[in-house]
Amino acid sequence: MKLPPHFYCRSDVLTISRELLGKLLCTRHAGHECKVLITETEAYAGIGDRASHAYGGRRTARTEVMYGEGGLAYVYLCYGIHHLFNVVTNVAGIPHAVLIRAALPYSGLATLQKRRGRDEAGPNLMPGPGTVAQALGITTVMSGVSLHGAEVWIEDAGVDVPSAQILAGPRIGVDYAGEDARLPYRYVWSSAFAEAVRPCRADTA
DNA sequence: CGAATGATATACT
DNA sequence: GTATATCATTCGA
Repeated sequence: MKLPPHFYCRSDVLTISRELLGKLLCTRHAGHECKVLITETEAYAGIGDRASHAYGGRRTARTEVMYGEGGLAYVYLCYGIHHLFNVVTNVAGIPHAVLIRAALPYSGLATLQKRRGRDEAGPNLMPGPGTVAQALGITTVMSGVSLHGAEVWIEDAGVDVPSAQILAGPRIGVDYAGEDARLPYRYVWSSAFAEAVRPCRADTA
């Protein structure tokens, strides 16, 4: 079940960020369909958030996607090497986004592993935002693509993630953001609980 | 711990 | 237009 448009268009990016835990991020790329269980997210709260690319209302060719309607993919290149995948939220004109920071394999394991160049099947296959995008075949050319299409989308796995299993803390790698670097906008679904939910890892994509 | 690596933003001519 | 500093990171020593 793909998440409906109104899921993304709500105004509270923190709520959306929490609710994305336990959802499935899916891609169909080069003929391979893969799904991963989202275990870690970070919220970027728009023009007032010093950690956001849209801080101060900055509008550039890169960040323009964030000003679009909720439900778009925002992908950009970080450190010249890594493609980072974000979900645009809120209504058009308000540049909120949620960074997907980590995930567990759910289906298409063989393809995920091949793209990563690693044999891991657990939390070490996609332990960071760059690795999640790499495993799913996500690159900057997907930036601006709708999550209601057939290339990249997010599904409800029918999993309930109790708030007691969610840890909140400061975001990673945003020391430049001054005071805002301390905001508890990072959400982690403890992988012990996440592991228990996913299907058998023997998967022959 | 530190190198890798390139688009992007910003500040210049 | 051209220059340069800066990254929402990863991997292997």
